[in-house]
Amino acid sequence: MNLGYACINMSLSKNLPRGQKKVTTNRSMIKRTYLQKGVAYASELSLKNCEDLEKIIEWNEQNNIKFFRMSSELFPWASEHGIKALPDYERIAEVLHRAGNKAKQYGQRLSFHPGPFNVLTSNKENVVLNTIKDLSIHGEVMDLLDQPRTPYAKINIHVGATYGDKPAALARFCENFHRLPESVKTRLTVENDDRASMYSTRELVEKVHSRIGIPVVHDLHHHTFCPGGLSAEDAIGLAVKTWGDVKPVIHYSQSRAEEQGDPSIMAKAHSDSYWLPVETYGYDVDVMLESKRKELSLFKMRELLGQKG
DNA sequence: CATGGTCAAGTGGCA
DNA sequence: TGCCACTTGACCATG
Repeated sequence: MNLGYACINMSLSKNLPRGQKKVTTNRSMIKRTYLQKGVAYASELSLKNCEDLEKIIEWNEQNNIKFFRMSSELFPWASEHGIKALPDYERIAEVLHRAGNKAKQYGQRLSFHPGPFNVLTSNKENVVLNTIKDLSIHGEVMDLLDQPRTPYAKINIHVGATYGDKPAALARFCENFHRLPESVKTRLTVENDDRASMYSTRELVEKVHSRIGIPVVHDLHHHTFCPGGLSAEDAIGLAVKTWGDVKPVIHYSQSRAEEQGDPSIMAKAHSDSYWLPVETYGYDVDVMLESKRKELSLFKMRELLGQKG
């Protein structure tokens, strides 16, 4: 079992000497700045983000971490101009090629989890078009990283919405799936939701995987809010079977409200760290840890599991 | 240099 | 109605 963490490395930016820039792949800008500075500045930020992604991959290797979720903010405003339009495209492609091949050489799994604005269920054509655009960029970056076109390099999203009519929403999801480019279709996965009214792992397996064949990511924390009538063990069992030859991924987090002893915090909010080891019921899976303290809580989880670093 | 208000996109739940 | 929470805090103007 490989443990992974998401998007941000705290260690590389901690206790920096004066003047030294922090290592981050989330450089962004507000709309006003984008309108003022345009593609040139977007390119500058994108290149720096990609260079820092390579640094994080190196750091992960030094710390024996084999699973990392990349930020969806690597390319700020890319949905407006595309990646190929960036003045630094050649250099960016070079950096990503090198970074991705290092990840492969180190046996590191890379993934994406595009944001909640990606709604393939929408009945608004414009929302679907924006979703296709955003997902396509994720697929393009995976290609530039030389990652396999399989769910090993997964691009994971939620079904997104019900609009009070799940069958119709799921039908639109499956139809719109076929409008995605191969770079996305071959890597796309769906994750269970954290609200009872939304989609459980069981529904995703029965209504999405069965129709379009994409694997289901089972989030253990979400499952407690939307169990779909299944135990955690049974739900994992169902999800794991959707992955074929590829090692399945599950998500794990704990409740922030419980961690902080503050019932006013929404139960579904993620904790800073962990106090319970993840239960995988004997399945051979990779576990994406979703906690605020990132790789620091990954180390905590290693202790809880008795794993060696 | 530190701080705090503000920030592209969609949806649903809660005060 | 408006905020929060999702994938992840970071940007930017002001003092």
